[in-house]
Amino acid sequence: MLIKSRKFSDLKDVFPRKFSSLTTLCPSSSPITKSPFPPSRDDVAAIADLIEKQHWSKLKLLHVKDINNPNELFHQLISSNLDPELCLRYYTWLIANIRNTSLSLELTFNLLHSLANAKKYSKIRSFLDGFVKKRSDHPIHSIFHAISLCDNLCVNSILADMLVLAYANNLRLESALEAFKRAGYYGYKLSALSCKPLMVALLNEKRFADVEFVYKEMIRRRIQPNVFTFNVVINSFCKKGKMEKAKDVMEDMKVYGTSPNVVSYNTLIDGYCKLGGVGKMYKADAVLKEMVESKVSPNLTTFNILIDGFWKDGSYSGSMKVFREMLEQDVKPNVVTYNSLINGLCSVGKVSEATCMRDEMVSAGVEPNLITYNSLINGFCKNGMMKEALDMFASLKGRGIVPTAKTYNMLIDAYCKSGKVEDGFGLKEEMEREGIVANVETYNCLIGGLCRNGNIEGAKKLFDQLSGKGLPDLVTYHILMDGYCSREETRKAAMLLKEGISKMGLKPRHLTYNILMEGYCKEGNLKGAANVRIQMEKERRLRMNVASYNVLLQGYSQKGKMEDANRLLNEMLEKGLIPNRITYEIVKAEMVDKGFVPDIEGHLFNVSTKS
DNA sequence: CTAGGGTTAG
Repeated sequence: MLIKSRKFSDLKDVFPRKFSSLTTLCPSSSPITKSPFPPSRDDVAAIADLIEKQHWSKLKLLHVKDINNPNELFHQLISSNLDPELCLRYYTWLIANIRNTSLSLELTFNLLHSLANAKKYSKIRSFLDGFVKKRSDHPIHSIFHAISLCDNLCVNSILADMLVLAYANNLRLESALEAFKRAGYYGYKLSALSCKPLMVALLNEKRFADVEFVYKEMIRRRIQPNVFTFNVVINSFCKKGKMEKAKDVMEDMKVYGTSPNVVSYNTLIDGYCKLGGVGKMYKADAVLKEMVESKVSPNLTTFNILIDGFWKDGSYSGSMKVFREMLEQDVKPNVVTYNSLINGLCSVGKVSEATCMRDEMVSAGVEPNLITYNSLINGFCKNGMMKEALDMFASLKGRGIVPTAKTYNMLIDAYCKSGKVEDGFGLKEEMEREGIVANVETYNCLIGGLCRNGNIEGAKKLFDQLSGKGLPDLVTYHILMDGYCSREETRKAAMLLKEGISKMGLKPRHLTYNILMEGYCKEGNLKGAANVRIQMEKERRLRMNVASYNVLLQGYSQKGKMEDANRLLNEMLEKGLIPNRITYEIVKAEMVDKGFVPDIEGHLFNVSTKS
């Protein structure tokens, strides 16, 4: 049916005479024209027959000896009545088995078109997945051109849709986005089914603006989003901290005939919990109320989000209240619930209560996991309970849980902070014996430990061993620079910035310069500090932040240069920078003069001229 | 499609 199009005479230069050797290859298969070219349909049919019977070796021989333009043959096959699925099989075989075969994009999409006409969608999906996995492929515009060669808008839309999906699934975001855009230019209608994975992939890369773009485009192109799509967009806004926009999307949902489900509400609640700032839990609570009013029941995740949220907000009572509430509602806590509670307790130093909570979870039949142990180990480490930390570490291993580099790093850091750097190195060797690779954090802990012990030479030696592995990161530099500065060797620290950081391709940040400024200030070299400031502003175009000002203020006030300090303070206020508690501690008198007063919690208020 | 631990420097 599909044939007609092509004149067989076209094949003349494609299949030279020896094509007739086909006869000898498959004598059994029915009449193959021995006559010279043009070859009849029967020739194509014979090949189709070979494909159908999967006589690959015969086909191989044919290809080696007789067929020098597979594109043309393939075109004939597709245009024949041959089942598109067989065409596909032949295609894959051809690519895999015949050297240097590359079929044109046009043919490739010709094949996909016929697969689409036959509704073999899953075949197309997996084909495109493989197509996209190969790095060296065609520019998107050529692909769309190939798609557009068929004028069935519906089929083309399906192909474009699946292409976007394939790119998104393979995390080729640039290509996915471009395909998404081009589909718009061509007027192909995509589906929410492929837009969602695209947005999820973008969100995972924190490309919030792109998620928003895709969402807006979906609306503009009238691609009906579903609850899942909406939820991804809500999540994207939440992760970016744009809560108002997230709420707008909740409203959009209603306009488009869907209503927010438990995930939508959970996402929004979590957004508020992670927002930071005062009153965020109040807002999270408001969403909870709204959710209940809309007859959406909170689930385990809702409670877990709130428990963790209250903890991070410093509200032990709020957290426990939610915990009790969930028990009352007969929602069974899971490992996540207990981990949040344990971690919360550990973070405020209530380590023994955390241990009790662990026992409670065990008796509730919930198995502690690596996260549980890491929280507890970290809690012990940070509270100077090395023995307990090591005991916990042993029981973790005893239960067959595999520690990670981070587990080791917490312990190593604790050793280093307590001056037992040697023990830290011992643990590092242990982790390596167990096949866990010491990472940059491991080394940073050790280097920091050596510096604190005054062994800067050892630190530098270890540092030098890293550069071969491309390991030192900005933090490593900061630690080592700090080490030099505390030995009043700020110049050496400055050398590290000058000769190391940029050569490693690292970008110095405020902290990098602040460390140097602080170093010079401590040495009483205010001029040096001022020069660092100039360097920072010039080379990196970093503007002084509150921390930078604090460093300089400290320097000036220690030297008794209160006039200069006052000048600096005015300068920072003029820039609209808000002094913090540290600022207040350094230049208290000057701050009081300017009307600043701390409240009970230490937050600063300006009681004089507040505009 | 939503929830938990994580680390060195601040």
